[in-house]
Amino acid sequence: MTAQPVRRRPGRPRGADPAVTREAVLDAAVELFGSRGYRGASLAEVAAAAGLSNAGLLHHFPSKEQLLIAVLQRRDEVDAHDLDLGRDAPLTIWQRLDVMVDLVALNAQRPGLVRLYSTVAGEATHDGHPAHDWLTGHLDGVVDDLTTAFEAGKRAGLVRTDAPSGRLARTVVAVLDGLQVQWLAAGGDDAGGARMTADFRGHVEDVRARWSTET
Amino acid sequence: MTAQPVRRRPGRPRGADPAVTREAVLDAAVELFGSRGYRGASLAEVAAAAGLSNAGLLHHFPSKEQLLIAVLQRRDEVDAHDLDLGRDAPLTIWQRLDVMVDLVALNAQRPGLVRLYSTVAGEATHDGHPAHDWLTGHLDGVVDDLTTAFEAGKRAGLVRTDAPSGRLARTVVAVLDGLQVQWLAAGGDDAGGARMTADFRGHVEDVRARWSTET
DNA sequence: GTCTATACGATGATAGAC
DNA sequence: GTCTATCATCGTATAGAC
Repeated sequence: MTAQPVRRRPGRPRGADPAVTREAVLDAAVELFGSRGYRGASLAEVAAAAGLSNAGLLHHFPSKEQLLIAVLQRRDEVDAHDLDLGRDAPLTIWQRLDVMVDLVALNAQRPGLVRLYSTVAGEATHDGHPAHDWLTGHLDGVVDDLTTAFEAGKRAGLVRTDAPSGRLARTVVAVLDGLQVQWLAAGGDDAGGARMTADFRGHVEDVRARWSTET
Repeated sequence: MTAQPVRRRPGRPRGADPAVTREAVLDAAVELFGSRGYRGASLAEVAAAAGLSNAGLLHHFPSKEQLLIAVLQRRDEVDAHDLDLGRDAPLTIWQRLDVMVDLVALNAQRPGLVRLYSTVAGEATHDGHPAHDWLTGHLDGVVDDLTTAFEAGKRAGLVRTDAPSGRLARTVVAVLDGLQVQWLAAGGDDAGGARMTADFRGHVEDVRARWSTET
């Protein structure tokens, strides 16, 4: 290759606002890690999609691994926001499950974020994966919250006392994750998203029909 | 996992049985694709684990992609064998679900095969992945079979006529896949395997309790 | 049937100019 | 803060000897 004199525009081509650039990188990373997985998407692709160079990206995130962590943390924030966690009055178990149904409906409109989760979850089941700790923490957190809510439901007289709280919690999470994989494999389109939402709602209704103390 | 490291000297080795070598490669590939995913495991690692060189492996499988296909087909064969498919008398839906419970119990003792499935499933949700067609075919096949079995159960008077066959089939598959991911993320050990099996059995019992015509 | 040697591209990350 | 240029490494796959 011929050595050309360095031709370069002085100053800062972009907005140069760190926060803005960071967000652009995170958006691109969600999209690409989502569609190709962490291993399948290259740093260069993410950088190009975010509108900067390979080295430019690494100025904001010291390594690809750190970028993945940031992306996953951001996903948690999005979920937490959508789930309206942190409200003062704790929801009953049935309200909480209804909120999860709403979350599924929301996810059906953003396959990128769902792909990110499902793809990374598949990779991260292995112990050495950079997102392994995040995955276990995420799963344990959701399952524990639901289990606690089922138990609280028993004390509140909403749930049959013989309900297997842990098993029901783990199964609800499994249904959610499993249906997402089926939806994505089938193309992740709107029609499939509607069916996924209906299926999840159906499962929640079945759980309620069997384990609620209500009629 | 190689039972014995084949002592290999340069030059023409003693009579090598193609079928035996092929099996060794497939065993190694299941283990490595399972623990690191298709993208995460290199051809060289598989070759080394199988006791031959990079080029030696490619003599049996023309490309890494072809190797993945062969591995997945073999997984299907193992499953088909374990499920005793192809028997003359078709099983009722409840028998079929009981067989699936047995399959989960079996899977709990071979985390390698389960990792292979879960990891590849995560990757292969994307359209361009070499195993994408296999994944959709696999999911559609299992779901269709179960849906058909539920419908047959209705005609046989075993299942309530208002049961949502498709939704129940998709949910059962989702529970299976989702619980496997949770199990693997938690380490894939025996204790977790037992819980996974019990959870899946519990779900099957719930389905039966709600949608069976029996008591 | 398996080997050694190697081609050749892509990858994640660094150095230093501006 | 972003770039260009470069690096060392590792990826799959091929060629040809034995």
